Amino acid sequence: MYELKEPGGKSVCLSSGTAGEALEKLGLKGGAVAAMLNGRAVDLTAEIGESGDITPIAADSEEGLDILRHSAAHLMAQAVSELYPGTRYGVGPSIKDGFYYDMEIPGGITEEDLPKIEKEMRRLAKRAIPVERREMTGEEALAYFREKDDPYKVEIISELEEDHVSLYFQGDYADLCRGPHVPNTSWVKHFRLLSVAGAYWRGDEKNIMLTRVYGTAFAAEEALEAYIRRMEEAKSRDHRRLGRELDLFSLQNEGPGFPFFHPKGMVIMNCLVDFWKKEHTKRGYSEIRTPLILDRDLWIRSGHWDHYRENMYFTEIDEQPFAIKPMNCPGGMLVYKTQLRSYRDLPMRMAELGVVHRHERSGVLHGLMRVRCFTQDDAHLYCRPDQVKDEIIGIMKLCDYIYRDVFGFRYTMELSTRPENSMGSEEQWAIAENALKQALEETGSEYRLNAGDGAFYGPKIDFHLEDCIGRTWQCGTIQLDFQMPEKFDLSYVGADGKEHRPVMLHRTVLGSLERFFGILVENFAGSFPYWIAPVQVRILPVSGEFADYAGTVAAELRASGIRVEVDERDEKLGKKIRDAQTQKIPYMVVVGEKERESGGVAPRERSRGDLGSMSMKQFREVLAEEFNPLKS
RNA sequence: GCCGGUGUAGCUCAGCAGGUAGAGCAGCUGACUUGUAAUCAGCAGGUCCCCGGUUCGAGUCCGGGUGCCGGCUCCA
Repeated sequence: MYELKEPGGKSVCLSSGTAGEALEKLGLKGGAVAAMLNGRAVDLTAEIGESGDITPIAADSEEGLDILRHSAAHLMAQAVSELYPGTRYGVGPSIKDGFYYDMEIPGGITEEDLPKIEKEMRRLAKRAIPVERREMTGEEALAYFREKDDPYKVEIISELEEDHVSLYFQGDYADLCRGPHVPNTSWVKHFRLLSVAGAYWRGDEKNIMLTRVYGTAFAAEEALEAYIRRMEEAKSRDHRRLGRELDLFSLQNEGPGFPFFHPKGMVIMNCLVDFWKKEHTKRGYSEIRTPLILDRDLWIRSGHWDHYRENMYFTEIDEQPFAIKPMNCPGGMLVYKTQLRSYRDLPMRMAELGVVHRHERSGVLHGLMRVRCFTQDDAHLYCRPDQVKDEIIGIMKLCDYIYRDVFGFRYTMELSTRPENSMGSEEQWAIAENALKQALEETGSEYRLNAGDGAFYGPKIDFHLEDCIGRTWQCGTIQLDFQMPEKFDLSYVGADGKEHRPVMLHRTVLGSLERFFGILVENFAGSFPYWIAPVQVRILPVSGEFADYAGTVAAELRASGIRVEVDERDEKLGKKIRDAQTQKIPYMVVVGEKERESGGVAPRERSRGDLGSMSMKQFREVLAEEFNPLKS
């Protein structure tokens, strides 16, 4: 006899039966796609073989969706196997918001084939084909997939450590899978295939490229539709689209990956830079500027020639080889070396808004998020070993302040460790990685480990921000570097009068101004906070007759540094409001007969609407109350 | 770089049996003199991404290049 308890306290005794039957007896089966048995996710069809705790996994829970999507991936693979005989299967996991399957489909497919595959999936789903788990030895599984002529599955199985594996069978289709899965294909109802893309087998570009089909599935049709709608809406906040609509920047065929910033975009950029400079001054940073082009020998010395050449642009001056800088550190170090430094000077925080060029492969360019020329809000901190941790913590605090307090963004952190093609000794890397880890732990930060993803000269902590459809982009980074000071023979004179090697930190907060700008656009959907809005106030004269008064009001506001425009067009007020609204201008100021007589204004705020008539003085007070980190 | 898609007016798009291009918005001009999300009318606007080829004839078909979009790999 097995005794199964559910969290509510009810229990049931069974001599045999499945997890699904146990849940049914406990009155918990409704809406469950699988069960959690003693902390292990199992199929509803799994035989109960032990006593303990059981809870249902609801279809609309995070875990349930994961199972549902995984089952949807199998269903898709089954449909493809029916429609395209000879297809071989790579991997087909569930992912955030959906699933995919990588397949080698004879003849390939395009997005036009998706409806056909979806239709086949629905047909198979309707037949309620039982999904059956079978455990077998690795050998048996290998024999099965060899028979099926599926080299990818064979490769995966031969690398598994376990003696036993599980396969899930549905009709003629079977897949290697840990499970759990839904009991039969009819459980997968609310799904949609989304796109086709290429993906290298095992993510390695040396391998064959498989066809990846992306799709998503939900527990209910409404949830699926809501998701599709959300993705549609997200398109309207895409920074590339808003950049054009709000006339902030442009990307042109003549400069792939080299963005053009328009006057309105530059207002935002300049506000951002002003703010950045102020915050850095407060925190004891100084600022430098180093050349865009430097002798190639410098890059050979720094290690960039050996480790980063593929991403660099080169040029010649008087027949001598030069390189366009892809990073600011070597130039920064030359500045450090212009003087003898004392331990009293440390920590030394030298910032640079450095313009770097990197040759990014054509397929990776993406609006302002991934470009070939960008401005890093870089800084290099030179310190004594005992100062490292506090400096790291200081940078983390600065990031948190800017991301969260000033802009209200959510962010995640990652710790990246030693990559393959890197410089330096094991010990140095271990010390550096530990220092970063300690700083993360001391501040109680949550972070993800990204093994082998560090820079070639040191490990790093990265800060990631999200774009409008949930893709994340690295912005801030803190990199610990023992290599460059070595290569460049940096030193400082210690209290003991001897020469010592400083430790160097590379860091950015915004990352690339261009990328941060893109994130800014998407996060605010173009409705920028008042302090960085390209146009803060637009004056709307009710008719041409009030153009003079509108000009007076504009001049008065402009005199106190407010960015003002006047809509002098011969249009109706409704039209002017509509246009100012689509341009997402924070304040519209209506002026007509009443305002001219009283010398006042009738402001309208973009989200609150008409604020009523008021005096100029009152309006200035309204504006003065707007959040503005440039003022404090 | 790789896989798939795509490139027509400033923008969004139509033109999808090969017969020298069309709409809406924006722009310009005029009328209207406007009070809280689109006044009306007229005009102007295009090497149909580039280079080759097929054809009597190519925006349309074919080949190559290039930009862009979605992924993969890479990355701030």
